[in-house]
Amino acid sequence: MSIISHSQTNSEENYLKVIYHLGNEGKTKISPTSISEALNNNPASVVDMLKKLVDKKLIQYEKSKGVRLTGKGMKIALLIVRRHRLWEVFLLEKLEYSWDEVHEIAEQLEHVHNPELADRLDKFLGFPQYDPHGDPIPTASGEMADIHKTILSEVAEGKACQVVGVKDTSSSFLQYLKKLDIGIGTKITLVEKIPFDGSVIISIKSGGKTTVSKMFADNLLVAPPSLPQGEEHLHYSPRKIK
Amino acid sequence: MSIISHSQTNSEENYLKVIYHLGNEGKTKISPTSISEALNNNPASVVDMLKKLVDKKLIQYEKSKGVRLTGKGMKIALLIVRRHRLWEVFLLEKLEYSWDEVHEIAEQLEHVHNPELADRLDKFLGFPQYDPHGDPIPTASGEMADIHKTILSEVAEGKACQVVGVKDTSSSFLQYLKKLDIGIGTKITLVEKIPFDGSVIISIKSGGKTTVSKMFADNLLVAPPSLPQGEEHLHYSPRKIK
DNA sequence: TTATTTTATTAGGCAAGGCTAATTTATATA
DNA sequence: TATATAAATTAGCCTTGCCTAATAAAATAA
Ligand SMILES: [Mn+2]
Ligand SMILES: [Mn+2]
Ligand SMILES: [Mn+2]
Ligand SMILES: [Mn+2]
Repeated sequence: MSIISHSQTNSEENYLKVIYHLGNEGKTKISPTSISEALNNNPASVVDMLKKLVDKKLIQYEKSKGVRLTGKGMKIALLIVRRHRLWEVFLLEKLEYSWDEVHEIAEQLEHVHNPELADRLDKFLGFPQYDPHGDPIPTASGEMADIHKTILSEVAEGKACQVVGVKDTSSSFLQYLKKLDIGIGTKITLVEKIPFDGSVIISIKSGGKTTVSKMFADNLLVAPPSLPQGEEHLHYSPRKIK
Repeated sequence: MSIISHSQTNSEENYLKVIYHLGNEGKTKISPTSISEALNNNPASVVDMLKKLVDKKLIQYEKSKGVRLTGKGMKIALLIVRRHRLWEVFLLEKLEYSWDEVHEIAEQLEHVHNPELADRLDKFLGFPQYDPHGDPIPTASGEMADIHKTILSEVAEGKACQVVGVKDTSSSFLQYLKKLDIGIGTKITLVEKIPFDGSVIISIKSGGKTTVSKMFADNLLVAPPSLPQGEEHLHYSPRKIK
């Protein structure tokens, strides 16, 4: 009997992934409503599925007391995340898609089932540690590099930092970043914080000075300036977003 | 309105592909029963689906008179075939899967939807013309290189030829080929045909002499010896099967 | 050309994964 | 604490894609 005894449907995989992400990497209990919001479906549908996942021993779930992954569920969730992020790297590095296009395609590719596929892809890509959005890629055994990242709004005035990822992965945000010529690896200096509304004036290495909103600064993940510029824990060398 | 106005379900795509393959590249009318055999399901299920495909104007179908692709259906079928074969090349060339492993994974990958994906993959792979089984890959505009191939059993005694593909793609056949060290590009000389049962004695360039059954010889596609050894229309250089 | 066999179609159901509306539990508020 | 609100659950339906059994139509054989 292998670790993943019988394989999951796409829908089940999507539930496990969402439970993993919402429950901060699967540790915390979460509610049906939050799941339904993430999956853009109905709480009633969620409750249906939760029962199935309990039967398969992939989650713990007591009525009105929240949901959490079991060990077995966690392993599968990590595998899906691994596949998703590896495919994202492939799409960006090999097929030259841009930062904001890869996620949607990876949503489909992550559900392709084959016991060796993730590992072969991993090898082919040179064992990347981070995906194009700066998120760590779980290893075959389910470990994840931890990443030292803060949000831009917590960087002190006058300090430099380097972009390592985004919190919000919506394409509107990613496209805005593209417009500002900000990508993974971009060096940014936080010039000034405006107390009035939390806006932040930044200086972008390649471009010039710009002002961005608090919402923007809350969603841009950067290597904290105390660390040696983040280069070390980046698989990707600095590059533009296409 | 694009060529493919609303995208198909996996199941619909599989039906279109089967109708394409069984009806010799979509030209001939075929029966519900033959479709059900290919899809390993029930004729009644096939009739259900045929109605849906008629509604979507993807096939022509009159009760008890057989099924044929419309122009629209043909375009989609060719796209699925294109995706399938491109992914097979990727899996073999880049992820180092073997000849007999790629088909099953490509069955899943062919259903990943993204308008640019096939073309980007095509470019990344260097615009291959043939898939690992020697079948031609339709171009973005739906053209296919035609391939001059015969079955081994039609090669004349004493003539040399080169393997370009297989008719039967079952893994039992592919594994047998692997065992005999025969792959795309392998040079074979037909030494003798046994009249009794159609068995064929062949000499394999790399290995020695072997006898294979008529069934074997009927399923191995080779470039006919009159052609300049087939190298020209092969994207792949001769190689072993892993 | 009639009888038999094979193939195709229809009728009626089922499981998965959704939905809406109704109901029950929890939580928050007065 | 009693009440109002919000969240969770259940009940009852729907669509997709499949199935079996019954029926109709074609093809074949007598
Ligand atoms: Mn993603
Ligand atoms: Mn997904
Ligand atoms: Mn194939
Ligand atoms: Mn398929």
